[in-house]
Amino acid sequence: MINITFPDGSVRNYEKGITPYGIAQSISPRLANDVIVATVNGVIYDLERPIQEDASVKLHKWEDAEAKQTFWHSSSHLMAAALEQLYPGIKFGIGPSIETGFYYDVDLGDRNLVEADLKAIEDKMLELARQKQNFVRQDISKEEALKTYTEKGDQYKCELIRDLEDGTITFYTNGTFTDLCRGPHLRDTSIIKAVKLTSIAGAYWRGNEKNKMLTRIYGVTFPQKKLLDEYVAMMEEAKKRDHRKIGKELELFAFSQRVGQGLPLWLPKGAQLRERLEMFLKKVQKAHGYLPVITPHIGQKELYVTSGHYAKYGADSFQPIHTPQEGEEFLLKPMNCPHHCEIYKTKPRSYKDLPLRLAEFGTVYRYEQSGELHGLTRVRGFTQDDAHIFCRPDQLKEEFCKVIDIVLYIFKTLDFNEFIAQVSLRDRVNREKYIGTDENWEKAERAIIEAAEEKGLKTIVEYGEAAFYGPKLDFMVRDAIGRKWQLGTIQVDYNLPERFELEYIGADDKRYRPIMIHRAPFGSMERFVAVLIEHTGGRFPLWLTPDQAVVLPVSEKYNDYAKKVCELLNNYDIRASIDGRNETIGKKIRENELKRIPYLLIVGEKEEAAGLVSVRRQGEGDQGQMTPEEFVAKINEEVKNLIS
RNA sequence: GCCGAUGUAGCUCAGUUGGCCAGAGCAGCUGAUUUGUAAUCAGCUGGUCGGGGGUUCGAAUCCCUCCAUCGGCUCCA
Repeated sequence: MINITFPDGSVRNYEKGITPYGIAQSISPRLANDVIVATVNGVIYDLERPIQEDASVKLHKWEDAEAKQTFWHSSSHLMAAALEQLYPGIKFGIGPSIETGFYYDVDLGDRNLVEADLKAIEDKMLELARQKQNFVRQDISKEEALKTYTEKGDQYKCELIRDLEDGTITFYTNGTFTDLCRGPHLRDTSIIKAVKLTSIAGAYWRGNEKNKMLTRIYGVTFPQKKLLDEYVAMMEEAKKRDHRKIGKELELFAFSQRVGQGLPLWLPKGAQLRERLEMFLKKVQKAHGYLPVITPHIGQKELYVTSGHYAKYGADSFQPIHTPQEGEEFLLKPMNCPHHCEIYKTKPRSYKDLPLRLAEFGTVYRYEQSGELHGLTRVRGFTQDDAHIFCRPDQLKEEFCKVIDIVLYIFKTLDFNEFIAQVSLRDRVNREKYIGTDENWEKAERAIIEAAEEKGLKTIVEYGEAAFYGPKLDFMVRDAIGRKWQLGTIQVDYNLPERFELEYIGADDKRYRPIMIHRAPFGSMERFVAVLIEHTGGRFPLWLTPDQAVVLPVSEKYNDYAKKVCELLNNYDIRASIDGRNETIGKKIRENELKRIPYLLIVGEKEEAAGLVSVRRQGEGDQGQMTPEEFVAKINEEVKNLIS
């Protein structure tokens, strides 16, 4: 007999070799029906995998992430089984579960797969699922495994197996399909009730550009049709918040083929929004001791040779601008730091001058690959809310902590609650792409980790995500459909001070090298505004929105009164305008609601007679009447509460 | 850059297998209406069907090519 401990602390006795499914059955048939996978002593187990010793066990139902991952992983095997039947002889790469759903990379040989083919694959998957195929686990020797796939002619699986250690290799079989797989899997396919293959894409084998591009098929499955319908509806709702769509509707920004791809044009409303964001940050930065600077959009090639950027990115950048004067080469600036280093060097610096914090909304140009461009989140010309802090080693951690404070304050004010703080470190193995000494890297990495800890930030650590000159703390936020984008970033840099030979004179009259912190709380104005649009659905906070209120006369007869009201509001710095068009009040309300203007002020005969306005809150309807002065007080109060 | 898809009026979209002068709604303009909390009515204007080339008696529709956009991959100073 063995003891099984449950999450609530209770213990039950079972025969040695009991399976998680057996345990679930012993509790209730209903549970046995719902359970998908189990955690046994911290390891995820198939339901039919025997337990040989005392263990703590947690049974996972659909609601648990572990269950979903297993469900989707099994679904990718189910899809592979369907593909093998529909397209005999195809070869398989990898087919994992992902955050939502799964994919499988396949080599179709000469065949071509188009979206119209997906329906047939879905149908085949459902057909196979209904056959209630069991997932059977089988331990297999490396030799045997290689033999199987060599006979099958699947070089991808052979390559995977070669990297595995003998004795750890398992196959899983469902129906006629067998796959190299660590598991775990579902008991059988019958609980996969709803299938949606979402897209086809190319993906390089093992993520390497130099390898062959395989066909990746993405899908998602559910244990109930209802859940799939909900998922589809949710995605459709999310797409309505796409910043590219709202940006067009609200006339915030546009692109022009003639100007060039990835080069956004900020329209008047968008420019107002952006300026207000900049003013907000400038105020915060001023309070934190930042000094504004302004630098040109181009710099001599020599500047970037000194910084090391030319060697690293020169070939993949916008190419140098040549002048009539022979031999002169200028680059569009891809970052502001070299310019700021030169500002540092304009005079000798004392240890008493540090930290020196130079801030600039600096517009930079980067030649991003055409396929990577995406609305405002990935562009070729953008403005960083950049600053560089030059400090002494003993000031590093404190300065880093202060920057974290700024980022958190901004996120809090704009209601970005669900961000991910990521510590981006060097790749653990591959280190030739980084510049700088090991010692400095270690110091910098330690400083970041300590500062994040000190600020109580919950961080995740990613290796290989550091910049080539130093480690970073990145703040990521998701867009409407769940893609992660890096917004704020704080980076420690020992390298540029070295390259630019930056110095300060210490108390002992000796020369020392300052440390540099790069930081951008928004990341870039473009990306930040994009994510802000998706988070708010275009309903910007009252203090930030380009138009706070619009006065709607019931008919043209009341345009004069509307004008009086509007002027009064403007005198109190309320951003209001009049919609005095000869349209019905119903239409004007509808259109201004769609423009997401927070307050609609309706004025007609009654309001004019009593000197009032009827207040309608966007999305919430009629709020009753008040005097214009009372409305001003209401707005001011609301704004005060939002940016306190 | 790579794989796949898409591109018709300012916007959202029709346009079957190639066949009169390419359509609708919204927007815009003109006029009527002077309106009470999410679309008043009528008339008019507007398109090199992404660009270029080809096949054909005939191309928005078929082929080639370039451009842009979308979903991924890779990349992201």
